[in-house]
Amino acid sequence: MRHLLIGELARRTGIRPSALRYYEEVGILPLPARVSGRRCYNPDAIHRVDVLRFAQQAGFTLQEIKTLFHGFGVQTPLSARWKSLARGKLRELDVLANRVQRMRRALELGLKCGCVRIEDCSLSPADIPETNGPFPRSRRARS
Amino acid sequence: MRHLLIGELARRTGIRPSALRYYEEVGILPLPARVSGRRCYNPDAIHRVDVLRFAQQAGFTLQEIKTLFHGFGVQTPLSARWKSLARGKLRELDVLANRVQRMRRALELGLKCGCVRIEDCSLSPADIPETNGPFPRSRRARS
DNA sequence: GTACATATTCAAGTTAACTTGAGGTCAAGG
DNA sequence: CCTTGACCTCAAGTTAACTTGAATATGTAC
Repeated sequence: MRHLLIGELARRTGIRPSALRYYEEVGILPLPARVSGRRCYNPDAIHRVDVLRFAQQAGFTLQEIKTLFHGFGVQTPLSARWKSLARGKLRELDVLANRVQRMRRALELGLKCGCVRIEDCSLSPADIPETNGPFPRSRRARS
Repeated sequence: MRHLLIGELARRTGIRPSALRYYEEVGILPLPARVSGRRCYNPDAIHRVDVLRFAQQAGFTLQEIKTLFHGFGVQTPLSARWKSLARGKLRELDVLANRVQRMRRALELGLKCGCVRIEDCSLSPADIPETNGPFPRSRRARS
């Protein structure tokens, strides 16, 4: 199997053609060869898309992934770029995990304590985490 | 300090007036008293907004928060409806916590990968976590 | 009384990450 | 030759959670 058409790449990666075209449009995937107008992908493309999705699932935005793929200047190895971004993401994940725990406690408390109005809610301002910057958005899993 | 104008509430909570009006518009915050057209908030409003933001930081959508808040206000203390919702949210939080753990593992795995070019990346598709529903969305931190 | 900050409403714009739809091309199969 | 299916482009739509802007009103300070 020498080349893949977009449909084949979509099947192999689980990513819809429209999304693949979109990744190309925003400059994350390189322009593939064309044969009579159709995109003709090298098999490497599968791996590239896999890595892209991996990063996305780990909470990176497409902009971050773009930076990861070809930002930071040419000579910096991918691993260095990845590490810098990944460490930041790990910190963000810790913040999120913390929020989740706090919310759990609050909900459990709410189930127990029986406050009837929100004003009586036992959450104290001290329980409320600071706004610690953005968290990645992602679409629903494909239908 | 008896009442707060919207700007004061904004200052106290860190939430911009436009967002506060929005919350009111979608029915999360109750309509405050008006004095010559201006919103005149009870100091309780600060706590209400704090709780709202707390829930939001933990990954609740505004729609869910609306339901939760109205659950708090229902005549019957801790209505069955509220309990059911809260338990559902607890389960969702568990799922989210789980996902965060998987993302952590994925990131740590990625940190170990020493690839220089994407083509050399040793990440395999098996390392890629499954898509298990949406990731919590939140707006960028206010400018 | 005039300037100024702050308030009001309403409509339209923003962002991310795509999807959907209209309208058209192209090679292969019957 | 005609249909079918996969492909193409480009524009517009989707969703959540707001923001921004325009036009207008109001209370306070000087």
